[in-house]
Amino acid sequence: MDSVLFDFLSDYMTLSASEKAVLTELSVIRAFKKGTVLLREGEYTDKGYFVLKGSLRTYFILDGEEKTSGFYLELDSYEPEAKVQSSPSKEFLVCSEDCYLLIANEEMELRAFATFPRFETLCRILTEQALSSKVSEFNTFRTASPEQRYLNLLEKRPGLLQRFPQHQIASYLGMAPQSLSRIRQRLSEKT
Amino acid sequence: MDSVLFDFLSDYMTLSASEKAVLTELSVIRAFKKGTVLLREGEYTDKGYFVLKGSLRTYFILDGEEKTSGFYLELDSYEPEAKVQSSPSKEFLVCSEDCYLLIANEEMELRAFATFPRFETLCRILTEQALSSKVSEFNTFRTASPEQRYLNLLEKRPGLLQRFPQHQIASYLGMAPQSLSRIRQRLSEKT
DNA sequence: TTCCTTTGTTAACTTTAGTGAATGAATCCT
DNA sequence: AGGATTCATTCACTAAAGTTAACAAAGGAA
Repeated sequence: MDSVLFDFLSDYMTLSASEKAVLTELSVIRAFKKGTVLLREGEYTDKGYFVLKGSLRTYFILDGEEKTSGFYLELDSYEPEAKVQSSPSKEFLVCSEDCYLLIANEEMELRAFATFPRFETLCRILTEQALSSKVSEFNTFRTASPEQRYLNLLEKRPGLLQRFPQHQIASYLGMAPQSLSRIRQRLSEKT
Repeated sequence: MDSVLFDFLSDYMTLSASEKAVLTELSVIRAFKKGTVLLREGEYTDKGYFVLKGSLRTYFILDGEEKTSGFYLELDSYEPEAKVQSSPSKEFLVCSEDCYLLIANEEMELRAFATFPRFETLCRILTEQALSSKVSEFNTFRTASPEQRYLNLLEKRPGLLQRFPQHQIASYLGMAPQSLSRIRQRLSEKT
């Protein structure tokens, strides 16, 4: 399962055997069943996640409704706001499918950075890229109609619709499930 | 003008005199007039900006319309997607007011990191926090109505309405200027 | 000052999403 | 298998934003 991580990192840097050894020693890989709740609203955490296999979903409760805020698939990482800000979590994190996850906490990260300094540079760069992508994604979302948002999602993250129920997709797109259903009908009529 | 940066950084770490000297030596501070275009669509850049005084705005052109994608005020930093991804810029960056900006390019950053290693850790942490804030902001935006988005902006970034014309705010909120005007009227009638 | 551009408002009309309810299908849970 | 829940669709109705257009006020430039 380790090889998934190394394959991913090989796009960014070539790791020596000893560097791989550091990561293998420090990394914790665990399996979780679909439906497992990894983080609840109000809880604190110092753990970050990297998806090796399966998928995660985040959501929060607003006016009694579940609002899906994110989907995390293979090679995605999820750093809870609760970890970064040392604050109680505003959202839930759950396994949408059976998962293999790499889990790291603050202490493990610091030890990895200390014994393998290039790793901190890598994490900095990956985070910069993630921020830049998120800003770009936000810009696209802001300027699109609900219909266009659905089309963008189909284009940018195909497969999401195969792996998650439609009402969660609708929620993630900021619309009611009935609206997404209507949009899909409208699009299919246009042919 | 340097002191603005040091005051900002003092919230995160205590800098030694020699560390301050490194930053002072490497940092480039420049003044720009309101209206100056710092980056154009299609251009490449390796420069990042930190606002010491004044304000920046980013926008892109969609269907011939100017879409405002961001406002950057004092103590905000702006890393162009073009820099992070080494790709042609999708947006314009302009000075909305007379500015003092701290400018850094890749080479200066690497020299700062090399002579002042804690600085890279600081940048990593600031970027992690910025990403986490952006995700949270996006979640709020996604689940809010246009009216609520305006109220959120008033609450989270008061002052924006004083410093930027309303049609730019409307664009930033993903709505037509007429809609924002109508929303403001509706809200004032409710009193 | 005068002219022109930018900005903000208002109004009429159109389009689209939200809401609540009903229905059928699929899924899950013993 | 049976019953309950979840999920997706459809419909009628409501509310709100988009669109187009006209106009007035404010700000800049010559």
